[in-house]
Amino acid sequence: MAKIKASRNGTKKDVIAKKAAALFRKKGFAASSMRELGESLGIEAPSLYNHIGSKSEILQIICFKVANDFNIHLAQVENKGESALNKLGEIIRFHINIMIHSFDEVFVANHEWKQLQEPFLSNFLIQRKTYENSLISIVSEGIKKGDLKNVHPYVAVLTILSAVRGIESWHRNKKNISATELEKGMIIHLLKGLTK
Amino acid sequence: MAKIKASRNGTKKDVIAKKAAALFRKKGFAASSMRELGESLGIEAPSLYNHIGSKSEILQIICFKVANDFNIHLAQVENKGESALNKLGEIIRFHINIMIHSFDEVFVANHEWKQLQEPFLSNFLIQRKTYENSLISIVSEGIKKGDLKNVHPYVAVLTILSAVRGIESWHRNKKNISATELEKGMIIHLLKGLTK
DNA sequence: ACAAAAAACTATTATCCGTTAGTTTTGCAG
DNA sequence: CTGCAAAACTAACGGATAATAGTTTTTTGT
Repeated sequence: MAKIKASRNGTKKDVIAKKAAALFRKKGFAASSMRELGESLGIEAPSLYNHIGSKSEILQIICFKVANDFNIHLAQVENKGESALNKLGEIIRFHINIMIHSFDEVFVANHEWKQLQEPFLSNFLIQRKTYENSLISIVSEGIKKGDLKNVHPYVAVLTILSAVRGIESWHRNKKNISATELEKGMIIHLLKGLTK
Repeated sequence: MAKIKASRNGTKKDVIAKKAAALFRKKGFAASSMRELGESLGIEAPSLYNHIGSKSEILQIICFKVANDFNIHLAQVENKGESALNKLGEIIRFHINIMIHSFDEVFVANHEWKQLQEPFLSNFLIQRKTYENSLISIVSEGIKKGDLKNVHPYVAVLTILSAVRGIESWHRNKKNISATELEKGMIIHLLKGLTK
């Protein structure tokens, strides 16, 4: 009965993707049904197919939107000509911020990309690998210029990416610590360590 | 036709749980069917029910086995009376090692615990929270004794736990770096930082 | 106000799922 | 050998799933 409002936020497809991201995060992609998604939007399941082609397409939209956001930001950082340490700091800050205002989407992209169908699955993995390699280059460059310790670049990037991804589980404890506190603390920890 | 061999590795239930962990890791719990699990064991799906009560029970076995392993190790570390830095180092090492020899199980426990049914879901979450709180205590103690920087204990623990969990995605690149290299590098990074 | 387009609805289909029931085969103990 | 328990098999059920077809309602543009 009630139509999906194509609000100022975006097209109807966007509204569906937004609600789907919230549902997929809570229950997982495979465990979420189109009936549930319809219900959360106030319409019947088959009505969804007036706007999207398949359940799988919704997951594609979510995952590639997130991947694109990260790629665009990385390109900006790379062109700034800052030091490696500043670049890494800015990347960590971006990860934290995007986790705050696009929590559901980033979570789904991180956890449910396996459920993508080919050729989207391969494409997504390539983009991830490329992003990771760019970060490795930043670290390597920083070591060469003497800005960073002589660490193994891959290990450093893995550690950083894993740590920022873990902000997922902070979201639940929002009351106990603010976003800026978390951001500051994690950057210090990752860049300057724990030892006194 | 072929019976499941109750090998020296453990009971038939254990063999099923092992294969299920591999399947659930690759495809996700909800996206894995009992028919697929049966096939990977060389038997028909209904035959599984001679050994296990339900699909959900398999997930319970996997998750609580992992939780128990971590709890036992933590208790050992806590009773050793080492410094906070040494305790944390040993915990990080344990996470890395268990990720190597029980990769599928740890991965499933980390990613699929949401699919547990009550009261197992609540119980699992309480155990996780308790584990996390114990680590926070170790960090707090280390700060009080002057061994560690005056960081926010929760942020430090979140960063460490997230980073070691990320070893998941290293597993794919085994060729490029050895386990000991990874272990050493990550411990240095997490405890001593990246800055020169 | 009215026609056309967009988007909702109902009814239905084929498929797959976890699980049960009942039966047959297997393998070990006596 | 033989008998019995363990564990495999086949057949099937009820329910849920994604998706399609066809129809009706709602919104939009002139």
